[in-house]
Amino acid sequence: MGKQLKPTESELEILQVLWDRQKATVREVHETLAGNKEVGYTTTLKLMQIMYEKGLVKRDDSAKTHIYEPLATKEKTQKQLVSKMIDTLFQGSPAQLVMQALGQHKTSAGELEEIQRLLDNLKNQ
Amino acid sequence: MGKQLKPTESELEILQVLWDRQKATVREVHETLAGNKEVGYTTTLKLMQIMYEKGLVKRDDSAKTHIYEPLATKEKTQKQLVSKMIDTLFQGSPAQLVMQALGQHKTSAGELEEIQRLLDNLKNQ
DNA sequence: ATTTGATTACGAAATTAATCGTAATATATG
DNA sequence: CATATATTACGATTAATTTCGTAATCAAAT
Repeated sequence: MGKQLKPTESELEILQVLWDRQKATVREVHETLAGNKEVGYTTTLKLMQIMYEKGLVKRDDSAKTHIYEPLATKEKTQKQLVSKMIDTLFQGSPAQLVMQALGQHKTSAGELEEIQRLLDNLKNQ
Repeated sequence: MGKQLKPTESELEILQVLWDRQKATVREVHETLAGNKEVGYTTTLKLMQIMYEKGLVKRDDSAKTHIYEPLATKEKTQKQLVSKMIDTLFQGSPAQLVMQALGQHKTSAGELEEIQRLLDNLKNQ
């Protein structure tokens, strides 16, 4: 299991779409991205080809129109980037990151409950 | 108050050192960085000059050896990067980031207590 | 004053990331 | 089959980041 390369900003945007849909063509990914920002079709295509070379996605190229799927999972990628952030920005303390995140963002009662349950679990160990 | 530019990876490493020390010379920052990785002195110098141009740091250049101080505060920078991460990687849900951070990292009982207190505050609002 | 050592300034090269134009290829339609 | 349409392949360009060599400048020591 070779260590996963860190996706770039643009690659992350593409992974988002693939995580949402499980599979998608370049066109589908592109349409989604183009909803948010100005970008050319071949740019998206090229990025997805690069991601394929890097092993971030796999693809079925048996038909003319290739179908892409994520290989980097959302969970692993989140873990990778959160860990890096904790190391480089929060002195290695996950708690500090948590405080920062909860401190400045609106969080619904339901979400607070969910966090509470997780917290209870962690405390009983 | 012009919006703060996002520091790059390398700039972040330098900010870390400045946040720790309040002030530092290029040499001091460089020695610290060189403890962790291979890097030339003029590389560090150049980066700090660029950071000065971007307004990430200020400096006292009244003496031959310039003294640098951070302008980007640790808190603002954390907030900026955490917000971005929540948006791009956690569907805008801080709670999801919190779960991820707490889920896979060791957290001391004391830290859990601190988070509990914050959580209690948030719940009573 | 001259030399030595350290620092800053400057510019350019090297690297990585992002963009897109054009050509080649395949599919579908008439 | 011929044409139109969509897709992929490829290469080049641009932009951003990182790196560092060399020269200029300054201060300290002799």
